[in-house]
Amino acid sequence: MPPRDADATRQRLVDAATAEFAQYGLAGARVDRIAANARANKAQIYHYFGSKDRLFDAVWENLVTQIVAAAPLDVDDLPGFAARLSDTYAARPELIRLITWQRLERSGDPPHEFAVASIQHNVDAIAKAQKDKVIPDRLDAGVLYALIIHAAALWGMTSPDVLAVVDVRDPDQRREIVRSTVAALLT
Amino acid sequence: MPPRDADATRQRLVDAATAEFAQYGLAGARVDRIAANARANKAQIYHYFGSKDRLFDAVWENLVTQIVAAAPLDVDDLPGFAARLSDTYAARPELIRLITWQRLERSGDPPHEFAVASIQHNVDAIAKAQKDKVIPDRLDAGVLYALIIHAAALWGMTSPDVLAVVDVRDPDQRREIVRSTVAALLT
DNA sequence: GTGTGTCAACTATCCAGTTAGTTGATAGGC
DNA sequence: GCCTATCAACTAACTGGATAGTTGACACAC
Repeated sequence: MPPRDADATRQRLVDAATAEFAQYGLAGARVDRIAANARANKAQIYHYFGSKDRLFDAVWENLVTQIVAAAPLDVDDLPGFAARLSDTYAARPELIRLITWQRLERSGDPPHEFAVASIQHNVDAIAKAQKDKVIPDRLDAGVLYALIIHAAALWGMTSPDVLAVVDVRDPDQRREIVRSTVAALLT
Repeated sequence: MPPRDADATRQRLVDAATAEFAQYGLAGARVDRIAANARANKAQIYHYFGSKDRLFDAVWENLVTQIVAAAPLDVDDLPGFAARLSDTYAARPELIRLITWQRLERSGDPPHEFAVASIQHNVDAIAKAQKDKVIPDRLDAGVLYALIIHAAALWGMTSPDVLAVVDVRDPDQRREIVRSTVAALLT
């Protein structure tokens, strides 16, 4: 048994909660399962986080930070940016699931300040690149950004029924499709 | 009070369940609420459908049929097809929510036969149009179809945080973005 | 021994699913 | 036309198990 360490316990709880929420969502998640998988006790969850909802908040906070850090925008290579973001999603499928659960089960939440700031920053960077003629300005910068983000999430959001017919499994091929899609948007 | 009518009651239950599942998902939905909103009794749900899960099946069955019928593929105007599908989603936001819940909460389900057949049919039509040089064949037919479907769902799947920055609310503008995105894929 | 981290056991509530019984339509006998 | 048997549609009240959240006691570090 490792020695007592509040930070480590807290972290194990967040990790276990991330997995649980990604799989079952907020309503479907079970607090007992999270505690068990974190090798902790249910009372710890209430001690550290206060409620199931606030535990989800902590998971979400953690997630937003990670996603923003994972794929920094590169205005000189937007197809490459989309490809890298797509790779991140492919490597960690729980990211897209959590983003989706959050949208469905927390639709009333106010926008996440840090996320909005990061998005605004990226949109501004694209607008500037358009002004400098590095990128075509046919599309509004914000719309272009939304389309790029959306394209990067393609494989994580495509219906299994479509995948049953299309069946593109090779990660390189998937990445290439995302890249060339974004490239097509920039012509 | 309307006379007793099994079919009508069944339909009211499916309608109420559709709204409930769209809002709260499978785990979050409450059988009592569905019964109340359908002006029916909970026991009728179990009489007609057997379980909460099988009620969801009925809703899903109904939904698949509607979506397939709502926007028939037109290989001569794929941007228009995407725009029309996008309009359908805009007019009925519960469609995308249900599709999303289904993907998250029923990821283990076998592919829906009718949906797969419809997708296969559409992909075949695109492949044929490519062979006839009506559409460029740079992209595999299935991949192209997946991209078109994905583009049509853009506004229903874009994060509220992104929308807080981008803020494209006008339906005509939204439709036009979807249309031109698909057009760009076909160059 | 004092305070923080940990835990088993408890409680109150919620909720899917059941049951036993009622109501309303209808058809056949007279 | 009216009574009544039958069945399907419907309902209120109940049950048992699951589940979020609580409590009070114990253990280890200092």
